[in-house]
Parts: sequence; structure tokens; C-alpha cells
Amino acid sequence: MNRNGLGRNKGWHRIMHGRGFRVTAPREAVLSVLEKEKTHLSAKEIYAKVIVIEPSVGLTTIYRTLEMLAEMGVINRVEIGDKTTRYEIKSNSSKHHHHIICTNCRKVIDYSEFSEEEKKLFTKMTKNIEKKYNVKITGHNVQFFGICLDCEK
Amino acid sequence: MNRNGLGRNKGWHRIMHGRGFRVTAPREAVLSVLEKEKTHLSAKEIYAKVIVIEPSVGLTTIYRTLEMLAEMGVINRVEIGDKTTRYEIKSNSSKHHHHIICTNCRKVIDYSEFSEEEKKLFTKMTKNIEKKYNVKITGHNVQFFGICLDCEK
DNA sequence: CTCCTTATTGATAACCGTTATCAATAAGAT
DNA sequence: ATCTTATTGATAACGGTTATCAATAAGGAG
Repeated sequence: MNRNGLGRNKGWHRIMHGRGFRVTAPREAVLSVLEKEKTHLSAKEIYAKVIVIEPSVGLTTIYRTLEMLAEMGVINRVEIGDKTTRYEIKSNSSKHHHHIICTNCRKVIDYSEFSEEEKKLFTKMTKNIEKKYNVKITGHNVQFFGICLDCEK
Repeated sequence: MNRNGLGRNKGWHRIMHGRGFRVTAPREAVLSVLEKEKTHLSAKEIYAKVIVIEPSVGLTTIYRTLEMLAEMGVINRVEIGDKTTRYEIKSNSSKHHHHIICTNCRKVIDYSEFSEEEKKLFTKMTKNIEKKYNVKITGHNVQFFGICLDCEK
């Protein structure tokens, strides 16, 4: 257990190191926050939580770290239509999922209980697209829009 | 054929009027541009094309008009990850489609040749989600990410 | 057609998320 | 312990979008 309460994640050290990145306190703090939250936070929201752990960290560093983690494939950028980029960690516990977004309050529900049928069809769609358009597909993003229970009144 | 070359679209007049909106030259010009282009333009790009038709129109009006058209359901907002909102018209000729986005050059391919299987599954997924999460689904957005032929070198 | 109400417009400034700059700092190899 | 250089934080700048407000014009009433 290091100073940030980041216990089992020494793995990051190796991954970062392997890519030639240095392991720093701000980076550990950002990972610690994302690991705990598992929800869709904006850079500002992450910043607010990070400075509790490491008060000297600047907002710029948050943006830079998020940029780096996204490039490393450790986190996903999530756009839910509220004009800011949000981030979610791709841990082994949180699988690939789709998003259900309330167009009124912008609440997000993660949807990951895919049926075998759904999984197969997405695989098939991906292959079809690759063949038909001669592209290499690296991922997909699915959003369902609607009005959540709370906003329905 | 009115002054903007907008012939068969007098329908907009009725729709706008019905909602209590006035039919103005800037609005007709924006619709004219979107109708012609059918691709994913940013507000600035639309502005550049509009001022050819109506030189006195300001950028602010473009934003306001796009906001209105989106609210009316006449156009879609499209996010392709290049930090600007893009717009596409929902004409009867351009059906519902998904997007294939090159993560390198941000080119977008529309994908609308859905198989019956795909259509059925999306309908089923929508119903499942509505039941399971108690929400009213109004639409969905699907993006496939990859590297296009040109960027593959 | 003319008048009148009020939605709409355009110029400008403000806003806000994100990024560039740059001297100071510190990770980690030697 | 030293040294190279990636990283940092403060600040300013940037770019897309929105608020402000007086001037304009759509379109209904007469």
C-alpha cells in the first residue's frame, strides 16, 4: 500500500515504465481517483478529487495525465453531450459496455449485460464493415438516448 | 423555386410556422446548405457556405438556427471526436445510419445497409433496455472506430 | 398596402473547456 | 550523489459556443 492507497495497482508502474513514462505522484493520484470512482468524471471533477490527495497538483497536469492514460488505453473518453469530455477507467472488473444517456439530466447508465446474440452480431457487423469499407475496426461506441425514470416525473 | 434555390422544401415553412417560428432568409439559407451537402459540417463550415448565399448572416445566427433545427428534430448533432459539433440533415432520402470514424484523419463513412437481423436486434435491445431500466428510449447512436484505407498507407 | 407587435438578427463581448508556453522541479539511470 | 531530461504548475492563449442588446424585419391585424 503506497501513500495514495493504491495497493494492487503497482501494475501501472510497470506499464508506464515500459512505455518510457515516469511514475509520479500526480499520475498515481489520478489513477487512484479513477479506480475508486468507476463513474464518468470530467477533468475538473477529477482535479477536485486529486487535490485532496495531492494538493499541489495543477489542472494542467490532470489534462496531460488523462491524455496520456487515454493514449495508453488505460482509460476511455466518454462524450455524453454535456460539452465536456468525461473519463472512465478500463479496469479488469469493468468490462466493455454501452451507455444509456438521459437527454434531460445527462445521467448515464452503463449497460453491459450483452446477450450472446448481441455479442455475435457486433462481431459480425465489425467483420462486414471491415470487408465492405476496407478499414481496420479498432472499437465501437454505442449510446442509447432516452428519458430516465426520475425525469419522467 | 425561391431565392435560395430551395424548391421542394416549402415543407419547412409549414413546419416552422406550425411551431411559431418565423421563416427567414438565414434559416432558409442554412437549410439549403445542409440539404445540398448531406455530409457532416461544423457550424463554421456551414457559416462559410451560407454567407455565399446570404452575405449578411452572422455566425451567431448559424448557431442559433442549428440549435433550433436540432430541437425541431430536422437535423442531427454528430460528434466525431474532433472537438466540434457537426450537423447532418435528417431528410427522407438520408435514412438512419451509423458512423464509421477514422481515428487518424477523422473521416466519416455513413453505414446504413443494415441487415434485417441488425434491425431486429436493435429493436429488441431497445425494448430490453426500456423494460430493464425503466426508461423511454428515443434513439441511439452507433460509432465504429478504425483506421481508413488512406491512413493505413 | 400600412401599421404594429415582437421574434429574429448581427456585432461584440463573455464564457468555459482545453492547450501551449516556459522556467523550475524531480524521476530514475549512471 | 550526480546528471539528464521528462514532468510539473502557473499563466496566458486558444477555439468553439453562448449571452447581451439595440436594430431590424416577419407576418398578423386593420
